[in-house]
Amino acid sequence: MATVKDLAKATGVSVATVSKFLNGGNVLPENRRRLERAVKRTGYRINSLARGLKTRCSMTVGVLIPRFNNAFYAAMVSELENQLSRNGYSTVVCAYHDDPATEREKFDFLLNKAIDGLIMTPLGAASQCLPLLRQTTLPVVMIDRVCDGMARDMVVTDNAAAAADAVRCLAARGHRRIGIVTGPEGVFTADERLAGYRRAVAELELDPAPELVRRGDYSPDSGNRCMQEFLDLRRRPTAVIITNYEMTLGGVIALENRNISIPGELSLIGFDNLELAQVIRPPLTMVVQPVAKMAAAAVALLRQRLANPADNSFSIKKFPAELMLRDSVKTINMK
Amino acid sequence: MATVKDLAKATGVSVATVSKFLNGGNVLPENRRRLERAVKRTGYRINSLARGLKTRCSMTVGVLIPRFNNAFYAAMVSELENQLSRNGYSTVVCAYHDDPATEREKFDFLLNKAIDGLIMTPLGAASQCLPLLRQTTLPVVMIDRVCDGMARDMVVTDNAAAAADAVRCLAARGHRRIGIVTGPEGVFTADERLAGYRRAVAELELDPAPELVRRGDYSPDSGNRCMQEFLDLRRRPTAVIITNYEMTLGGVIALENRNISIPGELSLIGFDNLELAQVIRPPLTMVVQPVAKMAAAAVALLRQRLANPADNSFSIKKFPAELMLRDSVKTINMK
DNA sequence: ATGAAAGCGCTAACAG
DNA sequence: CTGTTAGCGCTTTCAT
Repeated sequence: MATVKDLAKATGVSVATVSKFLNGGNVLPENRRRLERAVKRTGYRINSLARGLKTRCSMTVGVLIPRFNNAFYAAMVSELENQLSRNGYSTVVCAYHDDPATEREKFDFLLNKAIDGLIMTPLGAASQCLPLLRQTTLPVVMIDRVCDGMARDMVVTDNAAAAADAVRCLAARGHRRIGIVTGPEGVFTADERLAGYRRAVAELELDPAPELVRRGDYSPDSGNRCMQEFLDLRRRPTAVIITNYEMTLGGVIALENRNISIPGELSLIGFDNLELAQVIRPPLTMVVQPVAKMAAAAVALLRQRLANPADNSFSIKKFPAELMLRDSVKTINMK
Repeated sequence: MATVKDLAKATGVSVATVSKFLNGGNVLPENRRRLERAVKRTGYRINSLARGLKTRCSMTVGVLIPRFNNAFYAAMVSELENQLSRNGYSTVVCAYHDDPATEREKFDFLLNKAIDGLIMTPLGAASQCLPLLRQTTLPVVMIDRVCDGMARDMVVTDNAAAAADAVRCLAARGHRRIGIVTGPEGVFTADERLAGYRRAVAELELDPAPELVRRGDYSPDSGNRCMQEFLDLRRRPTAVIITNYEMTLGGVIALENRNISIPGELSLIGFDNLELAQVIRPPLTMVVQPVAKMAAAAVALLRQRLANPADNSFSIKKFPAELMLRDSVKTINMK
């Protein structure tokens, strides 16, 4: 493996000049030519460890997420990696599979890994990495799920408003008995969405029956199960809101299997209008989170902090989700 | 940020002893105690850049895949990250979105990033990173898709056999007009699976009509479209094989929308029995690739090569896919 | 524009 | 078991 010294020797200039050349500084045309040739000939590649040691930055950012096999996080990582690599950063990823111990472990792992910053989706209330997080001076941006009172940059969807909007949309069309499938207790997004639902149900004086609230685990299977439970109720809801992509698809499959027509027999609002959801008939009314914008915002916040480490203020960036109205919602008789 | 020097100063031992302690060597119990305290007190974290510079290894491996928002690759990255982190390696990921230029760019990018090894799924025939790949001495393991004649370790499914098995399974149940939805031309897995299909069709003297072969792009939408094309044929196939997860689900949705019963009117064999596929009724007969085993094999091969760089032999590890027989395949009248 | 030299934080001889 | 020391490859003053 060739080094700057080798290049210096090969071209007759000093290592300082080589370094300058490597970093786009001005060198004599003659030297530039010779250096370019030498680089090509030797297959020289910069040693980013040495550079990082000297410059105290690795041009690498950590990304810590719940899991990869979830369409929303897959989309998010995809966007993050895109944005970051466009800015010259590489992305080192870890998943914690919704396990608090693993979350802490991976967090610690990343802290040892010479990353310039971290973009993470913390577990939520049950997080065990909070003390560590509080200690570290590493720039950290939380995305999608956040922890309160952390004095960190955060990027979130307005989850409560999103769920409330969905309820309002249904109520405006005559629905008074509206079910919701939300995520596990203690998970930030699940709690927020449920709170929004409850607030809207109370405000609009809709049916507040507790049987209308089901908790899944954000998997297709749980969406399927929760939907079946709704269908088995003596008095079915006339509409159901399902709060993530996987559970929405699971719910649709449950309806298909029982030959329940959408929206004929049941109106449906799903979350996250990702690939598969777009090919379902009838087209589903969806709460769409602006994944790409959120990722871009997270990267922007991180870069800003990297550029200005002295700034001890922080921002919370809250994006509205968009309600895409489509055929899976029907107006029913107002009684 | 504390360094070994600080620890040395704080505890009265030398940096060599600190280093030994940090790396699990034997030090006097007394010294160990004091060092542990000092580490805790200062929040010392090793500088992995400095360590890497010295040891010439970064404990980081690159992973280059087509995309994240694909269930198979999501599962693969998930497994890889698991396996790698279990072995102390962190994972830096890049996606190239099936674009040859991006593939090359990201490959080059990773080569500059002080990784100890690379696990990659190359594009296939159209790859532009082959010259670079040929040059580099970096340990590289190819997985899922491979490039021939590269003298590298490779981990693949026996794609041709998998497709041929699916054809045989259907033929044994009386089907003679079997459609296949495969991936884009030039993509390794697509070409292999199609070849296996063709071989089996020829061997068993089934209907070789070219209209029975459709090419999707591995997206749900394309699966939907191809399936509709099959349904619009004057003479429909009696059975269809769909060669990845996303297209399979897209195909199922097309059938639901046209109220075609599975397997009553059409037998179906899909690929990749991932989450969503498991909740569909009737349960789908599936070609299942052993993702976890493949990932484990890739990591094992990489570690082996890392442990023994002198070894200039290489292995190709080919896993059989398993055909999971379920209700979506029906026996029809032999005529 | 170039060069000499110091030093980033760590590990690994080597000597004791 | 411990300490001294050289040096990994690079960037960066500071002169020239």
